[in-house]
Amino acid sequence: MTRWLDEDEQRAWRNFLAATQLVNEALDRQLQRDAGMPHAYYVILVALSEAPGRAMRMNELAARAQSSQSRLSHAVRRLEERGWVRREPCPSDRRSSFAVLTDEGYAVLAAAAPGHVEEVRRSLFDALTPEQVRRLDEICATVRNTLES
Amino acid sequence: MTRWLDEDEQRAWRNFLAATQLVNEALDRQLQRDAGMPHAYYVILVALSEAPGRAMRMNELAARAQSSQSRLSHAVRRLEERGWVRREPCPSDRRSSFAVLTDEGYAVLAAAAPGHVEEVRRSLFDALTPEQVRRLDEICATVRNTLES
DNA sequence: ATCAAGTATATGAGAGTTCAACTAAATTGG
DNA sequence: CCAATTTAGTTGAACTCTCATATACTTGAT
Repeated sequence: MTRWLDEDEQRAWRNFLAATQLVNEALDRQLQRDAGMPHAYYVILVALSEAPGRAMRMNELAARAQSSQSRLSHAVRRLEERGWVRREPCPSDRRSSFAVLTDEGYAVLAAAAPGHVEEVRRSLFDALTPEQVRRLDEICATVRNTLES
Repeated sequence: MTRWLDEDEQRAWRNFLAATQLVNEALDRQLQRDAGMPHAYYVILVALSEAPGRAMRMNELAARAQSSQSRLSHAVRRLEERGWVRREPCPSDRRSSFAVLTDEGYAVLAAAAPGHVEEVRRSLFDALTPEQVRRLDEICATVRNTLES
């Protein structure tokens, strides 16, 4: 017995899909155009920049950057080729390795950040009232908690 | 002068990214696992199934399915290979062509729909109150209007 | 000390997306 | 009525992601 979506749910669902896709595409386009990287790479660089020593173990980085391990591994290889990240062996666990943000990577991130924040505002926050932002946060936090457990 | 995100905005933004990505990944995984197609293809099939004659011109279909023309063109080629969609020339405009949902495509969609709806509920609606669904709809509609104009 | 199971990461193949051409047909404006 | 522009759609290359698999190391139990 399938519980189909009623009219309100249908509308909410389609608006949700459309809005989230539009935001994500806007982010990707802006970053690709102005910084030559997809949003997923930007998130990785941000996570590293916030970590002590600008370094994280791959599995922690994957969790922080919302990435599968495989995706992260491919991404870090490509970031390494660009000289924005380097890998270092982990002394305490030889299976593991660190990804470290290079100075060049940090500089690229710092250069990309203002345009990115601009785009985040343009595509999401500027359209919403503070009250709506608060509600959106609450809703997203709930969904996140549900799906992460 | 960059207007950086304040603490609340930062939190809302990261929850938004995490939640929307989790929902999208859940959708894609479920459909790939149970119906052998990505969510983008499902959306195309749904759009066609709702059109008169189960047919749409490519550019209308692209708009309806939130797809670029190039992406749609590639997707329809693959859907055609699977026998789920076929193309027909448009008599009134010879540049244009129709994509038509085949009976087999319709059957595949009908078979996939219940599991998909289940996943939509599981990953989004079940966690939210009706009030939150209303608010989410309102927020997404606003964002959508902003970004589509 | 050894072996099984689990963990951390890497890799290759296959699939989907993007971007920049490119073709072809329709429309517009002298 | 013709040239310029716009519109519809396709295509190939480059890129990213996913999935399954492989490798190397660690841990825990015997």
